[in-house]
Amino acid sequence: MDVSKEDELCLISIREALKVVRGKWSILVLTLLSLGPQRFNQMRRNLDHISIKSLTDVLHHLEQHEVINRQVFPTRPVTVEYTLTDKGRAYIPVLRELRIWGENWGEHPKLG
Amino acid sequence: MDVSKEDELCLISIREALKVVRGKWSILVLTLLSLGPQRFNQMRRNLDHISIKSLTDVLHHLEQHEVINRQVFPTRPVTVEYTLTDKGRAYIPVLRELRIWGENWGEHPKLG
DNA sequence: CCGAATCCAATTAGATACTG
DNA sequence: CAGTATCTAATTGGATTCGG
Repeated sequence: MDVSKEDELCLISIREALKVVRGKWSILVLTLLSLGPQRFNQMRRNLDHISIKSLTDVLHHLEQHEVINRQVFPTRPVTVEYTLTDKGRAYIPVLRELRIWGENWGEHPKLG
Repeated sequence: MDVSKEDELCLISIREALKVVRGKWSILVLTLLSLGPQRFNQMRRNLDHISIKSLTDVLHHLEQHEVINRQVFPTRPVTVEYTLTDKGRAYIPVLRELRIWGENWGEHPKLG
């Protein structure tokens, strides 16, 4: 074995996390919801070029893993609002660190 | 526009970060290297079921984005060691938060 | 030991049309 | 508005073979 028992636990935890939140869309959806509740087409606009299928797929996945919440309001036409669950809000520190890293090390240097 | 100017900047930073570190393999490779230098086949063993192609692909990608460093030692047979760059080490806080989340909210509950 | 190169399978993403 | 269903395109991943 090349890594210690403790290191192995670290890898396991990361793998666990990646089972739930994986791929760029998941992260971006969670980022958007961390800024406030969003409706379906509202997210489509804010995420720019995501397809209907990709968005529905990732929303289903995140909802099944209880990271986001789907609430239907019986207006006409119907309104559906997505929000973060406790589990989802607990992910915000990850997003925060990721944002910091992107700001400091991303391709586009910050304009002075 | 549905999100504020400030929120838009947040999304942009996240997108920037995702251009460099994306997919489960990148994260796992960085996690492994955050624990110490690693050689090619050593990483293959520690990452369990990653294929040669997937590993070389992700290592190239991360090296091109200056997140990891590749150093060749002229032994026989040759030894190649991968380490984190400054940019890569700056990513460790993201990994740390991700690990914490995985520990607390992953599928396998912590054994009491 | 460290890969490059090739081929093929599987997963993911987009476009489009249609529904309540 | 908020999707479902379907089809196709593109990306990614694995298996294998070969070379320095």
